[in-house]
Amino acid sequence: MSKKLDKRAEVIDLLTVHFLDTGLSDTGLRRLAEVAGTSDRMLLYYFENKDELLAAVLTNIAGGLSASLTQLFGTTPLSADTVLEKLWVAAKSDAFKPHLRLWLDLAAHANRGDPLFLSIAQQISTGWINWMASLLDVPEANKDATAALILAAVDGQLVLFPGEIARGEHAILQLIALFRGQAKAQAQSGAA
Amino acid sequence: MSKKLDKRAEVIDLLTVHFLDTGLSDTGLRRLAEVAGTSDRMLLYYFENKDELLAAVLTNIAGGLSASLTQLFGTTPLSADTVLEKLWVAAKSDAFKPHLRLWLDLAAHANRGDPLFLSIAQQISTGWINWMASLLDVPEANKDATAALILAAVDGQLVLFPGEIARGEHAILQLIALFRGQAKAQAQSGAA
DNA sequence: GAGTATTTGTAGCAGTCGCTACAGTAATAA
DNA sequence: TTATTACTGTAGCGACTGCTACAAATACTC
Repeated sequence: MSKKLDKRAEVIDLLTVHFLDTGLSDTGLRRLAEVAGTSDRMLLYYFENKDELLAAVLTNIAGGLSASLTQLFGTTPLSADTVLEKLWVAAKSDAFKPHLRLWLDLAAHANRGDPLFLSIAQQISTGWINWMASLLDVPEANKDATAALILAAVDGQLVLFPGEIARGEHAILQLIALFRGQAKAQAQSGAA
Repeated sequence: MSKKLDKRAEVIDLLTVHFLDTGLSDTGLRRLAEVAGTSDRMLLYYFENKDELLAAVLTNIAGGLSASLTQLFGTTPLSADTVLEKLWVAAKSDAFKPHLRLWLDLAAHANRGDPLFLSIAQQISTGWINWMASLLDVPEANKDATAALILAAVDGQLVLFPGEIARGEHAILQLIALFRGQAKAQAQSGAA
Protein backbone atom coordinates (compact mmCIF):
# COMPACT_ATOMS: atom_id res chain seq x y z
CA MET A 1 0.00 0.00 0.00
CA SER A 2 2.84 2.39 0.75
CA LYS A 3 4.44 2.18 -2.64
CA LYS A 4 1.18 3.25 -4.19
CA LEU A 5 1.00 6.32 -1.98
CA ASP A 6 4.64 7.17 -2.53
CA LYS A 7 4.23 6.99 -6.26
CA ARG A 8 1.03 8.99 -6.02
CA ALA A 9 2.84 11.78 -4.21
CA GLU A 10 5.66 11.70 -6.73
CA VAL A 11 3.19 11.93 -9.59
CA ILE A 12 1.51 14.91 -7.95
CA ASP A 13 4.82 16.73 -7.71
CA LEU A 14 5.74 16.04 -11.31
CA LEU A 15 2.34 17.12 -12.55
CA THR A 16 2.43 20.25 -10.39
CA VAL A 17 5.36 21.45 -12.45
CA HIS A 18 3.62 20.48 -15.65
CA PHE A 19 0.38 22.26 -14.78
CA LEU A 20 2.21 25.44 -13.86
CA ASP A 21 4.01 25.25 -17.17
CA THR A 22 1.12 24.51 -19.46
CA GLY A 23 -2.06 25.37 -17.60
CA LEU A 24 -5.23 23.36 -17.81
CA SER A 25 -5.02 22.46 -21.44
CA ASP A 26 -2.92 19.45 -22.32
CA THR A 27 -4.48 17.33 -19.58
CA GLY A 28 -5.16 14.09 -21.44
CA LEU A 29 -4.43 11.08 -19.28
CA ARG A 30 -2.00 9.63 -21.76
CA ARG A 31 -0.11 12.92 -21.94
CA LEU A 32 -0.02 13.35 -18.16
CA ALA A 33 1.22 9.80 -17.84
CA GLU A 34 4.05 10.58 -20.20
CA VAL A 35 5.01 13.65 -18.18
CA ALA A 36 4.85 11.68 -14.94
CA GLY A 37 6.87 8.85 -16.41
CA THR A 38 4.15 6.24 -16.14
CA SER A 39 1.07 4.98 -18.01
CA ASP A 40 -2.51 6.15 -18.10
CA ARG A 41 -3.41 2.81 -16.64
CA MET A 42 -1.28 3.55 -13.58
CA LEU A 43 -2.61 7.06 -13.13
CA LEU A 44 -6.03 5.53 -12.73
CA TYR A 45 -4.55 3.14 -10.25
CA TYR A 46 -3.09 5.92 -8.13
CA PHE A 47 -6.17 8.09 -8.49
CA GLU A 48 -9.85 7.26 -8.49
CA ASN A 49 -10.42 9.07 -11.77
CA LYS A 50 -9.22 12.08 -13.68
CA ASP A 51 -11.13 14.55 -11.54
CA GLU A 52 -9.46 13.32 -8.38
CA LEU A 53 -6.10 13.61 -10.09
CA LEU A 54 -6.75 17.21 -11.11
CA ALA A 55 -8.05 18.09 -7.69
CA ALA A 56 -5.00 16.57 -6.00
CA VAL A 57 -2.52 18.41 -8.20
CA LEU A 58 -4.32 21.75 -8.01
CA THR A 59 -4.72 21.48 -4.27
CA ASN A 60 -1.02 20.81 -4.02
CA ILE A 61 -0.34 23.96 -6.00
CA ALA A 62 -2.71 25.95 -3.85
CA GLY A 63 -1.00 24.68 -0.75
CA GLY A 64 2.47 25.51 -1.95
CA LEU A 65 1.50 29.00 -2.92
CA SER A 66 1.25 30.65 0.48
CA ALA A 67 4.66 29.32 1.41
CA SER A 68 6.37 30.96 -1.53
CA LEU A 69 4.40 34.15 -1.04
CA THR A 70 5.40 34.44 2.58
CA GLN A 71 8.98 33.78 1.60
CA LEU A 72 8.87 36.56 -0.95
CA PHE A 73 7.06 39.18 1.11
CA GLY A 74 8.02 38.35 4.66
CA THR A 75 5.56 38.95 7.49
CA THR A 76 6.10 42.57 8.46
CA PRO A 77 3.03 44.66 7.61
CA LEU A 78 3.37 46.84 4.54
CA SER A 79 1.42 49.78 3.16
CA ALA A 80 -0.96 49.18 0.27
CA ASP A 81 1.21 50.93 -2.29
CA THR A 82 4.29 48.96 -1.24
CA VAL A 83 2.47 45.65 -1.42
CA LEU A 84 1.13 46.47 -4.86
CA GLU A 85 4.56 47.54 -6.04
CA LYS A 86 6.19 44.32 -4.88
CA LEU A 87 3.37 42.17 -6.18
CA TRP A 88 3.60 43.81 -9.56
CA VAL A 89 7.30 43.11 -9.79
CA ALA A 90 6.55 39.50 -8.90
CA ALA A 91 3.68 39.27 -11.38
CA LYS A 92 6.03 40.24 -14.17
CA SER A 93 8.65 37.72 -13.09
CA ASP A 94 8.97 34.31 -14.68
CA ALA A 95 8.68 32.69 -11.29
CA PHE A 96 5.16 33.85 -10.56
CA LYS A 97 3.66 34.25 -13.97
CA PRO A 98 2.80 30.54 -14.13
CA HIS A 99 0.77 30.82 -10.96
CA LEU A 100 -1.17 33.78 -12.27
CA ARG A 101 -1.80 32.12 -15.60
CA LEU A 102 -3.01 28.98 -13.93
CA TRP A 103 -5.24 30.97 -11.64
CA LEU A 104 -6.76 32.66 -14.65
CA ASP A 105 -7.31 29.30 -16.28
CA LEU A 106 -9.01 28.05 -13.16
CA ALA A 107 -11.19 31.13 -12.88
CA ALA A 108 -12.29 30.78 -16.47
CA HIS A 109 -13.27 27.15 -15.95
CA ALA A 110 -14.98 28.03 -12.69
CA ASN A 111 -16.97 30.84 -14.25
CA ARG A 112 -18.11 28.35 -16.83
CA GLY A 113 -19.78 26.50 -13.98
CA ASP A 114 -17.53 23.50 -13.53
CA PRO A 115 -18.04 22.53 -9.87
CA LEU A 116 -14.64 20.88 -9.47
CA PHE A 117 -12.71 23.90 -10.65
CA LEU A 118 -15.08 26.26 -8.86
CA SER A 119 -14.25 24.99 -5.41
CA ILE A 120 -10.52 24.89 -6.08
CA ALA A 121 -10.53 28.35 -7.60
CA GLN A 122 -12.37 29.70 -4.58
CA GLN A 123 -9.88 27.99 -2.30
CA ILE A 124 -6.95 29.60 -4.09
CA SER A 125 -8.65 32.99 -4.22
CA THR A 126 -9.37 33.11 -0.53
CA GLY A 127 -5.81 31.96 0.08
CA TRP A 128 -4.42 34.95 -1.82
CA ILE A 129 -6.84 37.39 -0.20
CA ASN A 130 -6.31 36.18 3.35
CA TRP A 131 -2.57 36.19 2.95
CA MET A 132 -2.53 39.70 1.55
CA ALA A 133 -5.07 41.05 4.02
CA SER A 134 -2.88 39.83 6.88
CA LEU A 135 0.10 41.53 5.30
CA LEU A 136 -1.53 44.90 4.77
CA ASP A 137 -0.88 47.76 7.15
CA VAL A 138 -4.32 49.34 6.70
CA PRO A 139 -7.37 49.73 8.97
CA GLU A 140 -8.99 46.40 9.81
CA ALA A 141 -12.23 47.37 8.09
CA ASN A 142 -10.47 47.93 4.79
CA LYS A 143 -8.10 44.98 4.71
CA ASP A 144 -10.14 42.56 2.65
CA ALA A 145 -11.34 45.20 0.24
CA THR A 146 -7.85 46.57 -0.30
CA ALA A 147 -6.44 43.09 -0.77
CA ALA A 148 -9.13 42.28 -3.32
CA LEU A 149 -8.53 45.55 -5.10
CA ILE A 150 -4.79 44.97 -5.37
CA LEU A 151 -5.16 41.40 -6.54
CA ALA A 152 -7.90 42.28 -8.99
CA ALA A 153 -5.84 45.10 -10.45
CA VAL A 154 -2.94 42.74 -11.08
CA ASP A 155 -4.93 39.81 -12.49
CA GLY A 156 -6.94 42.26 -14.47
CA GLN A 157 -3.82 43.21 -16.38
CA LEU A 158 -3.43 39.57 -17.33
CA VAL A 159 -6.94 39.62 -18.76
CA LEU A 160 -6.52 42.96 -20.48
CA PHE A 161 -3.12 42.24 -21.96
CA PRO A 162 -2.92 38.52 -22.62
CA GLY A 163 0.60 37.30 -22.97
CA GLU A 164 2.10 40.71 -22.33
CA ILE A 165 1.08 41.60 -18.81
CA ALA A 166 3.82 44.23 -18.61
CA ARG A 167 1.67 46.52 -20.74
CA GLY A 168 -0.46 47.03 -17.65
CA GLU A 169 2.36 48.99 -16.04
CA HIS A 170 0.65 52.39 -16.42
CA ALA A 171 -2.54 51.22 -14.76
CA ILE A 172 -0.66 49.74 -11.83
CA LEU A 173 1.41 52.87 -11.38
CA GLN A 174 -1.80 54.86 -11.34
CA LEU A 175 -3.24 52.73 -8.57
CA ILE A 176 -0.01 53.05 -6.61
CA ALA A 177 -0.30 56.81 -6.94
CA LEU A 178 -3.89 56.67 -5.74
CA PHE A 179 -2.84 54.69 -2.67
CA ARG A 180 -0.09 57.20 -1.89
CA GLY A 181 -2.45 60.12 -2.35
CA GLN A 182 -4.87 58.57 0.09
CA ALA A 183 -2.15 57.88 2.64
CA LYS A 184 -0.99 61.49 2.41
CA ALA A 185 -4.51 62.85 2.82
CA GLN A 186 -5.09 60.67 5.86
CA ALA A 187 -1.81 61.79 7.41
CA GLN A 188 -2.83 65.43 6.98
CA SER A 189 -6.29 64.96 8.42
CA GLY A 190 -4.75 63.01 11.27
CA ALA A 191 -2.33 65.86 11.96
CA ALA A 192 -5.10 68.46 11.87
CA MET B 1 -23.63 32.22 -53.79
CA SER B 2 -25.85 34.64 -51.91
CA LYS B 3 -27.78 31.99 -50.09
CA LYS B 4 -24.55 30.65 -48.71
CA LEU B 5 -23.56 34.05 -47.37
CA ASP B 6 -27.02 34.72 -45.98
CA LYS B 7 -27.02 31.45 -44.14
CA ARG B 8 -23.52 32.11 -42.96
CA ALA B 9 -24.59 35.41 -41.41
CA GLU B 10 -27.60 33.77 -39.82
CA VAL B 11 -25.42 31.06 -38.33
CA ILE B 12 -23.07 33.67 -36.91
CA ASP B 13 -25.94 35.42 -35.19
CA LEU B 14 -27.31 32.23 -33.71
CA LEU B 15 -23.91 31.15 -32.49
CA THR B 16 -23.21 34.59 -31.06
CA VAL B 17 -26.03 34.03 -28.62
CA HIS B 18 -24.82 30.54 -27.87
CA PHE B 19 -21.23 31.62 -27.22
CA LEU B 20 -22.34 34.37 -24.88
CA ASP B 21 -24.45 31.85 -23.03
CA THR B 22 -21.98 29.03 -22.70
CA GLY B 23 -18.54 30.45 -23.35
CA LEU B 24 -15.83 28.66 -25.25
CA SER B 25 -16.54 25.20 -23.97
CA ASP B 26 -19.25 23.27 -25.77
CA THR B 27 -17.88 24.16 -29.20
CA GLY B 28 -18.00 20.81 -30.94
CA LEU B 29 -19.07 21.17 -34.56
CA ARG B 30 -21.98 18.81 -34.16
CA ARG B 31 -23.20 20.70 -31.11
CA LEU B 32 -22.84 24.09 -32.80
CA ALA B 33 -24.68 22.73 -35.80
CA GLU B 34 -27.54 21.68 -33.58
CA VAL B 35 -27.71 25.13 -32.01
CA ALA B 36 -27.61 26.78 -35.44
CA GLY B 37 -30.27 24.44 -36.77
CA THR B 38 -28.06 22.81 -39.37
CA SER B 39 -25.47 20.05 -39.72
CA ASP B 40 -21.76 19.91 -39.09
CA ARG B 41 -21.38 19.23 -42.78
CA MET B 42 -23.02 22.55 -43.58
CA LEU B 43 -21.00 24.51 -41.04
CA LEU B 44 -17.91 23.43 -42.90
CA TYR B 45 -19.58 24.50 -46.10
CA TYR B 46 -20.28 27.99 -44.79
CA PHE B 47 -16.88 28.27 -43.11
CA GLU B 48 -13.43 27.18 -44.20
CA ASN B 49 -12.85 25.29 -40.96
CA LYS B 50 -13.65 25.47 -37.29
CA ASP B 51 -11.12 28.21 -36.61
CA GLU B 52 -12.68 30.49 -39.16
CA LEU B 53 -16.06 29.83 -37.64
CA LEU B 54 -14.86 30.74 -34.17
CA ALA B 55 -13.10 33.83 -35.43
CA ALA B 56 -16.20 34.99 -37.29
CA VAL B 57 -18.49 34.57 -34.30
CA LEU B 58 -16.09 36.14 -31.83
CA THR B 59 -15.39 39.06 -34.12
CA ASN B 60 -19.11 39.56 -34.44
CA ILE B 61 -19.40 39.67 -30.67
CA ALA B 62 -16.51 42.10 -30.43
CA GLY B 63 -18.14 44.33 -33.00
CA GLY B 64 -21.51 44.36 -31.31
CA LEU B 65 -19.97 45.20 -27.99
CA SER B 66 -19.03 48.82 -28.54
CA ALA B 67 -22.49 49.54 -29.85
CA SER B 68 -24.19 48.34 -26.69
CA LEU B 69 -21.60 50.06 -24.53
CA THR B 70 -22.14 53.39 -26.22
CA GLN B 71 -25.87 52.91 -25.88
CA LEU B 72 -25.52 52.26 -22.17
CA PHE B 73 -23.04 54.99 -21.33
CA GLY B 74 -23.76 57.67 -23.90
CA THR B 75 -20.96 59.86 -25.18
CA THR B 76 -20.73 62.69 -22.66
CA PRO B 77 -17.44 62.52 -20.77
CA LEU B 78 -17.68 61.20 -17.23
CA SER B 79 -15.39 61.23 -14.24
CA ALA B 80 -13.46 58.08 -13.38
CA ASP B 81 -15.50 57.30 -10.29
CA THR B 82 -18.77 57.68 -12.21
CA VAL B 83 -17.62 55.43 -15.03
CA LEU B 84 -16.50 52.77 -12.59
CA GLU B 85 -19.77 53.01 -10.70
CA LYS B 86 -21.83 52.55 -13.85
CA LEU B 87 -19.60 49.82 -15.20
CA TRP B 88 -19.87 47.95 -11.96
CA VAL B 89 -23.65 48.05 -12.03
CA ALA B 90 -23.50 46.75 -15.60
CA ALA B 91 -20.97 44.04 -14.70
CA LYS B 92 -23.37 42.68 -12.10
CA SER B 93 -26.29 42.72 -14.51
CA ASP B 94 -27.41 39.65 -16.41
CA ALA B 95 -27.09 41.53 -19.68
CA PHE B 96 -23.35 42.12 -19.47
CA LYS B 97 -22.15 39.23 -17.39
CA PRO B 98 -22.00 36.96 -20.46
CA HIS B 99 -19.65 39.37 -22.20
CA LEU B 100 -17.34 39.50 -19.21
CA ARG B 101 -17.36 35.75 -18.81
CA LEU B 102 -16.59 35.24 -22.46
CA TRP B 103 -13.83 37.78 -22.31
CA LEU B 104 -12.32 35.90 -19.40
CA ASP B 105 -12.56 32.67 -21.36
CA LEU B 106 -10.82 34.29 -24.26
CA ALA B 107 -8.09 35.75 -22.10
CA ALA B 108 -7.45 32.36 -20.52
CA HIS B 109 -7.11 30.71 -23.91
CA ALA B 110 -4.95 33.56 -25.15
CA ASN B 111 -2.64 33.37 -22.16
CA ARG B 112 -2.26 29.70 -22.92
CA GLY B 113 -0.68 30.78 -26.18
CA ASP B 114 -3.39 29.98 -28.70
CA PRO B 115 -2.69 32.41 -31.56
CA LEU B 116 -6.28 32.53 -32.83
CA PHE B 117 -7.72 33.50 -29.47
CA LEU B 118 -4.79 35.76 -28.74
CA SER B 119 -5.48 38.12 -31.60
CA ILE B 120 -9.19 38.20 -30.96
CA ALA B 121 -8.70 38.78 -27.25
CA GLN B 122 -6.34 41.65 -27.98
CA GLN B 123 -8.85 43.11 -30.40
CA ILE B 124 -11.61 43.02 -27.79
CA SER B 125 -9.34 44.40 -25.09
CA THR B 126 -8.23 47.39 -27.09
CA GLY B 127 -11.86 47.92 -28.03
CA TRP B 128 -12.85 48.19 -24.39
CA ILE B 129 -9.89 50.39 -23.49
CA ASN B 130 -10.28 52.79 -26.38
CA TRP B 131 -13.97 53.14 -25.79
CA MET B 132 -13.51 53.83 -22.10
CA ALA B 133 -10.55 56.15 -22.60
CA SER B 134 -12.61 58.26 -24.95
CA LEU B 135 -15.37 58.39 -22.38
CA LEU B 136 -13.22 59.44 -19.46
CA ASP B 137 -13.09 63.03 -18.33
CA VAL B 138 -9.49 62.89 -17.11
CA PRO B 139 -6.22 64.40 -18.33
CA GLU B 140 -5.17 63.03 -21.71
CA ALA B 141 -1.99 61.53 -20.30
CA ASN B 142 -3.93 59.41 -17.84
CA LYS B 143 -6.78 58.21 -20.00
CA ASP B 144 -5.44 54.84 -21.08
CA ALA B 145 -4.03 54.04 -17.69
CA THR B 146 -7.24 54.96 -15.91
CA ALA B 147 -9.30 52.98 -18.39
CA ALA B 148 -7.08 49.95 -17.94
CA LEU B 149 -7.25 50.31 -14.17
CA ILE B 150 -11.03 50.47 -14.14
CA LEU B 151 -11.43 47.55 -16.49
CA ALA B 152 -8.85 45.47 -14.69
CA ALA B 153 -10.48 46.13 -11.34
CA VAL B 154 -13.82 44.91 -12.65
CA ASP B 155 -12.56 41.81 -14.50
CA GLY B 156 -10.34 41.09 -11.59
CA GLN B 157 -13.40 40.59 -9.42
CA LEU B 158 -14.55 37.95 -11.86
CA VAL B 159 -11.26 36.15 -11.41
CA LEU B 160 -11.21 36.57 -7.64
CA PHE B 161 -14.81 35.58 -7.08
CA PRO B 162 -15.77 33.11 -9.77
CA GLY B 163 -19.47 32.83 -10.25
CA GLU B 164 -20.25 35.44 -7.63
CA ILE B 165 -18.73 38.64 -8.91
CA ALA B 166 -20.91 40.69 -6.60
CA ARG B 167 -18.60 39.73 -3.73
CA GLY B 168 -16.10 42.18 -5.22
CA GLU B 169 -18.35 45.08 -4.20
CA HIS B 170 -16.08 46.23 -1.35
CA ALA B 171 -13.01 46.41 -3.55
CA ILE B 172 -14.83 48.40 -6.22
CA LEU B 173 -16.25 50.81 -3.65
CA GLN B 174 -12.74 51.31 -2.35
CA LEU B 175 -11.45 52.20 -5.78
CA ILE B 176 -14.36 54.59 -6.28
CA ALA B 177 -13.41 56.26 -3.01
CA LEU B 178 -9.80 56.53 -4.15
CA PHE B 179 -10.89 58.22 -7.36
CA ARG B 180 -13.05 60.68 -5.45
CA GLY B 181 -10.26 61.44 -3.01
CA GLN B 182 -7.93 62.18 -5.88
CA ALA B 183 -10.45 64.43 -7.60
CA LYS B 184 -10.96 66.35 -4.38
CA ALA B 185 -7.24 66.78 -3.83
CA GLN B 186 -6.78 68.03 -7.36
CA ALA B 187 -9.65 70.48 -6.97
CA GLN B 188 -8.01 71.87 -3.83
CA SER B 189 -4.59 72.21 -5.36
CA GLY B 190 -6.21 73.80 -8.38
CA ALA B 191 -7.97 76.35 -6.19
CA ALA B 192 -4.76 77.16 -4.30
C1' DG C 1 -35.62 21.14 -71.30
C1' DA C 2 -30.43 20.55 -71.20
C1' DG C 3 -26.48 21.70 -68.82
C1' DT C 4 -24.07 23.88 -65.20
C1' DA C 5 -23.25 25.54 -60.56
C1' DT C 6 -24.78 25.67 -55.87
C1' DT C 7 -26.47 23.45 -51.94
C1' DT C 8 -27.20 19.40 -48.88
C1' DG C 9 -27.40 14.42 -46.90
C1' DT C 10 -25.01 9.96 -45.78
C1' DA C 11 -21.38 7.68 -44.29
C1' DG C 12 -17.11 7.22 -42.60
C1' DC C 13 -11.96 8.05 -41.63
C1' DA C 14 -8.30 8.53 -38.42
C1' DG C 15 -7.54 10.34 -34.34
C1' DT C 16 -8.51 11.39 -29.26
C1' DC C 17 -10.96 10.84 -24.90
C1' DG C 18 -11.73 8.59 -20.04
C1' DC C 19 -11.93 4.29 -18.51
C1' DT C 20 -11.97 -0.95 -17.82
C1' DA C 21 -11.55 -6.19 -18.34
C1' DC C 22 -8.22 -9.42 -18.06
C1' DA C 23 -4.08 -11.45 -17.27
C1' DG C 24 0.18 -11.59 -15.60
C1' DT C 25 4.15 -10.57 -12.31
C1' DA C 26 6.00 -9.37 -7.87
C1' DA C 27 5.88 -8.97 -3.04
C1' DT C 28 4.12 -10.36 1.43
C1' DA C 29 2.06 -13.34 4.97
C1' DA C 30 0.78 -18.14 6.76
C1' DT D 1 5.46 -23.61 0.09
C1' DT D 2 1.16 -21.87 -0.48
C1' DA D 3 -2.20 -18.34 -0.51
C1' DT D 4 -3.25 -13.70 -0.57
C1' DT D 5 -2.41 -9.20 -1.77
C1' DA D 6 -0.27 -5.39 -4.36
C1' DC D 7 1.15 -3.84 -8.59
C1' DT D 8 1.40 -3.25 -13.82
C1' DG D 9 1.15 -4.28 -19.00
C1' DT D 10 -1.92 -5.15 -23.15
C1' DA D 11 -5.66 -4.39 -25.48
C1' DG D 12 -9.75 -2.43 -26.41
C1' DC D 13 -14.56 -0.33 -25.74
C1' DG D 14 -17.79 3.28 -26.89
C1' DA D 15 -18.16 7.95 -27.46
C1' DC D 16 -16.32 11.82 -29.20
C1' DT D 17 -13.26 15.14 -32.36
C1' DG D 18 -12.53 17.90 -36.97
C1' DC D 19 -13.00 16.89 -41.38
C1' DT D 20 -13.86 14.69 -46.17
C1' DA D 21 -15.37 11.65 -50.28
C1' DC D 22 -19.18 10.85 -52.76
C1' DA D 23 -23.45 11.40 -54.46
C1' DA D 24 -27.85 13.27 -54.71
C1' DA D 25 -30.93 17.09 -54.85
C1' DT D 26 -31.97 21.79 -55.94
C1' DA D 27 -31.61 26.16 -58.28
C1' DC D 28 -30.02 28.90 -62.17
C1' DT D 29 -28.72 30.06 -67.02
C1' DC D 30 -29.18 29.42 -71.87
